[in-house]
Amino acid sequence: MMTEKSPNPEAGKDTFDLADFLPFLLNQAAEESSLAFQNVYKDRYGMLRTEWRVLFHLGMYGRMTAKEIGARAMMHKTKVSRAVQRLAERRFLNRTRDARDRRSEHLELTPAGEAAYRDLRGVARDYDAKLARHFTSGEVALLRSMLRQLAGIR
Amino acid sequence: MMTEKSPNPEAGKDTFDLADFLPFLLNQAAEESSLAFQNVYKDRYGMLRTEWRVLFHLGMYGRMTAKEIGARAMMHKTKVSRAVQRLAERRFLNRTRDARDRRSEHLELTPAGEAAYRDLRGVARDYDAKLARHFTSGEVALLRSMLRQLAGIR
DNA sequence: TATTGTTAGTTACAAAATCAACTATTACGC
DNA sequence: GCGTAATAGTTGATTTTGTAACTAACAATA
Repeated sequence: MMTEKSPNPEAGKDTFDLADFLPFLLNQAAEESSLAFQNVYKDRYGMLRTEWRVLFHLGMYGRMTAKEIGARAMMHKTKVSRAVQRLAERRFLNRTRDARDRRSEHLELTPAGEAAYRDLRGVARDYDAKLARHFTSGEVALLRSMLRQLAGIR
Repeated sequence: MMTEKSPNPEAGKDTFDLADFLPFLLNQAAEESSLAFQNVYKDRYGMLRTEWRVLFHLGMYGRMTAKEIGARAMMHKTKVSRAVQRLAERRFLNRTRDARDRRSEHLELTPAGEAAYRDLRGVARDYDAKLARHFTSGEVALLRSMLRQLAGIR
């Protein structure tokens, strides 16, 4: 009996392994490493992933439009629109139409939204520190820089 | 006018930035860096993410059960079940019941499945190399190792 | 060998994401 | 100004996922 399956020898001298494939690995790491954080915003505020993202963008960078959030978070406008709707229903944010261009509206957190944001930001900070603790600070800095590059952020 | 928005000063000495938050960054990097690959398996074979994952597991590691795939890819059994169904409908894999334990079934690629796998593996290899080309080989090795750790893989 | 529990995999129903079509508003070209 | 194109955001139809309940088969044990 084999102790562990290894890549199919049929591949010949080719050493490509799915477990090393960056898109696969990135997805696994992303999913696993955000599970526990996901439970916090879900259990505490009934939020979805898109919703805490919008909340964080508004809390962190201040008043902005749905379009701006979409561009920054690389979220499709439909996703942003529905997340904003749900956050507005629960009074986490206010929407005000731009006077000069009445198509777009400015989004801003309510006090309740601010409170939720501050709470979750604290959780996120601790969570991030906990993840980073597995590595040296140089490693983490390199990781962040590489991820930013991979994401095409600036 | 501001040239670029920066984290809200209200945060005080706190320098936590959403754009550095690992779960966020990992998700962005994962999504963006797999977009082009996603288009290939989608356009060429009409496959979803779960489906190419199953295909790759079978192509790379050979005949195994749905449960094994789920464990390796950290996919819920429902997801695996449906991906297997679709792959079976399109004749990319065969399912045979285990004689000793008739609950489980062994999955195996058909010749068509093997062909699709080999094609996509080639695409994946090139794709991975293209991503890695932005960094030194030492950086990439460290990245993979860190991602594996973050994903909880071994 | 009944009883109870566990496991592999499927299915049903609800929640969410995707894609395209739509409304309302502004911008452009003439 | 008038017609056309472009933009911000919403809505609806379809697809995909997630959660939980389900079936079928095996295991343990009294």
